[in-house]
Amino acid sequence: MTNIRSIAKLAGVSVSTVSRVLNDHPYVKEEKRRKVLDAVEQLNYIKNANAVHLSKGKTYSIGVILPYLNLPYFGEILQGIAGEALNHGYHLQLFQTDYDRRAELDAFHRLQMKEVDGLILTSRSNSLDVLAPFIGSNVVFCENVYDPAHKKVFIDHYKGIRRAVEYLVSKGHSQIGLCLHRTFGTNSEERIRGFYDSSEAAGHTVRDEWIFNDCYDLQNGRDVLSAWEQMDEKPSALIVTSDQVSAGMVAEAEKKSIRIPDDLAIVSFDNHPISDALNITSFEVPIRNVGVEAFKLFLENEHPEPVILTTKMFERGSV
Amino acid sequence: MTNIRSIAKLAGVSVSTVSRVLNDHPYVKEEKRRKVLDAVEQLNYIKNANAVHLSKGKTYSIGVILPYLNLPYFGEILQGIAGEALNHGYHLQLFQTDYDRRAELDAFHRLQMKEVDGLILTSRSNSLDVLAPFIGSNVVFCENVYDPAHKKVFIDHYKGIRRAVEYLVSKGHSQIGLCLHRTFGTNSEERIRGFYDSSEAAGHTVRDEWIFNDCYDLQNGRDVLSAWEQMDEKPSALIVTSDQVSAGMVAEAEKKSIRIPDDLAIVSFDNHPISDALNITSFEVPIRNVGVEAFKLFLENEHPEPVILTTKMFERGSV
DNA sequence: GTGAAAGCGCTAACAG
DNA sequence: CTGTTAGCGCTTTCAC
Repeated sequence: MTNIRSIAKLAGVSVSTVSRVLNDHPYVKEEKRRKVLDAVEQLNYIKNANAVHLSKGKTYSIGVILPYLNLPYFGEILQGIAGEALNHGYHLQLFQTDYDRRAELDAFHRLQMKEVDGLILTSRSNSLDVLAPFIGSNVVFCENVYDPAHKKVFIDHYKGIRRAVEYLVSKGHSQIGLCLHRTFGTNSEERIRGFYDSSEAAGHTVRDEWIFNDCYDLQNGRDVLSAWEQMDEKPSALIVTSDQVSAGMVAEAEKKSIRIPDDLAIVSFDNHPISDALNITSFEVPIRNVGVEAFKLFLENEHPEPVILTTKMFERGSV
Repeated sequence: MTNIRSIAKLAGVSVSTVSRVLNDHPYVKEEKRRKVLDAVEQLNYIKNANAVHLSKGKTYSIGVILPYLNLPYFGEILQGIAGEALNHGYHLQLFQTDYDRRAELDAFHRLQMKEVDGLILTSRSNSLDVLAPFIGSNVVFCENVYDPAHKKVFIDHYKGIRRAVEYLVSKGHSQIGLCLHRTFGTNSEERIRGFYDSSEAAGHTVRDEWIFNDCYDLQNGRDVLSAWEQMDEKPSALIVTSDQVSAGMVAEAEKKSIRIPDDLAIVSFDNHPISDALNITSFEVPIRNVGVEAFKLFLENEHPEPVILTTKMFERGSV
């Protein structure tokens, strides 16, 4: 175990001088600095990060809570966080939850144990009441939590869905369905609210059986299309909150010779490359930026203003 | 700062007794155990992970090195690692490299600093010579590195490509191209070797201009298809090492009214849901298992046998 | 400029 | 069963 003490001895200085050299502190005579660096070289010394963490009470690492790792959505947000974290010398610790509340709580426990300096919740499973005792300025939400003291960055899903509905209405649709990840969680609730409000504004009544949920991936999209096909009264258009799901629908429609958009129009969200490839009209959702902003918020200590990002439609052939 | 000492005082016992209770060690009188737990409760005590890490010389966390986070391939492998790690009480630390050698070396530096207990390389940028000094039994490769001392788990890409070629040959193709992620790296080299060997076995000569690389995502696939279209002499079939890329090709073909498989046959790899959705013949590549096995290898200390996983074809309509 | 020494908070060997 | 004590390795105040 070659530690700071052994190099101090070899260099003929005190441990504090070694520490100063190692951390680029000023006020060290060039001569001693050299001796220290030589000793470091000679003994092949490597700093022990855990000792530093303990001593400083910081780890320069941040935890990211997410349900799944194999969905593009979370890949993108992670990419955003990772890039920004790297720029600031931080590392990422991953807490995959599978939407399991206990796994999520475990992450907060790690935060309390100072294993990470902060936490970014890309998606949440526990109620805010449950989490409340653990939330401080080192926790960032990717949703519009109400407490103004909480740091948050989110997409304006309400407006996004409203615009999607309005667009479909402008194209003559009056029978519109919705396809969601889930029905709970702030982001989903905002989408649903947007859907109801804009439907009402257009004079439509929302049909509950036209709201599909648990839609995450391609296969889910294919299943929804099959379900749609079986319906007696079908919506003429579907708003789908994920390109993966839309892609599954389009692919399945192709197989079943269902015409998009003639038989069924689709407005999607994400604007991932696949929507362009499959000619699906999609709202760009800057999730990568959500990641970037989330990390910035974590660092920010002056005025944690909520960051609100907006969606933007890319018109293609699915409507 | 409520620490082990303060709860020892409040409970009227020694710090070691507290430590024993906290770590479920045997031989603690029930009465003292209660007192300790009461004190813990009362003072709202939470263990400091960094102190534990320092004291034990372990962090129970493992680093994962990967180039990108927003590709399904790495999402899947991560998912595999994460699940297995969780089962064993380990955490994941992410080292995203963008294929930057220095970022990769930084991860090894962290290993030396004991910030993580081990490292899994899902993809590698530096030469093995450069990494050699840092490789021990706590490093796992996801490729067939030659050194028998290294822990490794990998897909038999050589055989996979050979079978893909043989399948195409059996379908009457003699003009076969290849579409790769990159040309360097063990996995890619194995694929290329398989391609050359099986082409030779079939009596074909390989045309260099029919080998495309830098193909990672949908857009790359679309570009390749456009390039293919422009060629004077076109291959009649393409082996594509990623479903994402194949999907891009199929989508672009649809737009250009190029018929798959009549104008161009495609054999893909991954067997992700998208290949099923788009009716693409694809070899299942068990990357998720690569992640699972990688973590198991990390834990394994007796006989680190290399783990070799194989691909399996799912015949669909793209050939 | 530099060193001594007091932490940071926990673990574990050892003695009883 | 339980307490004492010596680490784990680094940072940082304070005094010279």
